[in-house]
Amino acid sequence: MTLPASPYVVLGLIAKKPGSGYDTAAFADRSVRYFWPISRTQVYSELPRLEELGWITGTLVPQDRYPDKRVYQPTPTGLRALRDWLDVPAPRQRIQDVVLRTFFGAYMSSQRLAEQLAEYRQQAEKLRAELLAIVEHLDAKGLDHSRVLTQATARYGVLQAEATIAWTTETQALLEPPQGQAG
Amino acid sequence: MTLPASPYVVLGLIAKKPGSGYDTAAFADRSVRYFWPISRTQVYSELPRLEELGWITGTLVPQDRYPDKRVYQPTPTGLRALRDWLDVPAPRQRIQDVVLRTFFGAYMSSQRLAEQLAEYRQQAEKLRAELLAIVEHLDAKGLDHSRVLTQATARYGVLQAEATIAWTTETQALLEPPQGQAG
DNA sequence: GATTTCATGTAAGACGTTACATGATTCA
DNA sequence: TGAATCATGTAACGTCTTACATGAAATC
Repeated sequence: MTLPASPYVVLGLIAKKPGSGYDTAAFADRSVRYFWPISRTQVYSELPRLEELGWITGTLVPQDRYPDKRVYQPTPTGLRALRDWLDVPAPRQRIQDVVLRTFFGAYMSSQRLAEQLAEYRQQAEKLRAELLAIVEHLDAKGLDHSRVLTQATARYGVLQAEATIAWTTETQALLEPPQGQAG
Repeated sequence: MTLPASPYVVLGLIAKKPGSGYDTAAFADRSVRYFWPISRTQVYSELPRLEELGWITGTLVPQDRYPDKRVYQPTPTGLRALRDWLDVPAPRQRIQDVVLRTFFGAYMSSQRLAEQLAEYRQQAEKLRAELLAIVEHLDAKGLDHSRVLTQATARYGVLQAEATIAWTTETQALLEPPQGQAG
């Protein structure tokens, strides 16, 4: 039984900020949404599942002005499951997977995060080369209107890859042990 | 009845290069895959649907060495449906939607493509500002290990947005009517 | 007074992925 | 001779989205 990323995203959010389904969805919407969109109903459907796994526990909190809510917090088992999942690179590691791990970086080994950043940076460099080859190939064939546009889409990939390379580089620097300045 | 993007992607690929399901999946894998991944089985499942809509027609081609195949090509109705769909911005226009329209740009009005590029560029600029605000907000709160990593994920969005802005700018330039050089 | 927002969820169904299936051909 | 690839699909299933549902509070 291997879970998709979404339950771990919800688990991680609950770990960072315990709360109700509504709270967690709102939190997602101002944090991971930018690189990992997750809908409110998706959050709701993951919660019972995580509770059955024993990774979070919910407590019913009665309210006057609003419907009663169920507030969740992570269990020690849940935190371990989160860490284990974060430490292992995603099956088909995409940039979002690495960004997600960076966001939950406090729950994982810095060593592992650094490794994943390095690995993805290489992937991005390879991708960039691949796309540049496509751009040149189209140049060689001659650029009519249609090919100009096709080439533009390849250029999109190139710029994308370059942004990714720049980001992994600057993020790797953050993880490096601070260099003591000798006097 | 409103269709998702996938059937239109398959329709567009068939328009660009008529062929079998296998051919189309292979074509997708060396073109739109970079910004719009679509699986082989997904392609297969869209084909009968597109044929029922009268947007493509399939002809059985018997083969000796391999299983018989069904080769598809677009109908005039299909090409009109494709154009109509491309001309209207996606409900929640994401960058991929615009890249997709650029890829199929030969089937749509250049005017409309230019509009969508301009619109998305503005979106990206707004997003960049939003993310920069988050970066600064975290600076103001003080940067512990966890916040440094959270900030890094916001930085990812910033670099991403900047790449997008750069791409829309350079692609817009391609669509501008060539300036005649007087002299 | 009507509409929007807050706060909480449930239910249905489309979408897309992973696994299964087949048989010939080429490569090691 | 065995494994991998080509070429064609089908079937099952889980994920995720869209629509539905409720009622109080705030806003216009």
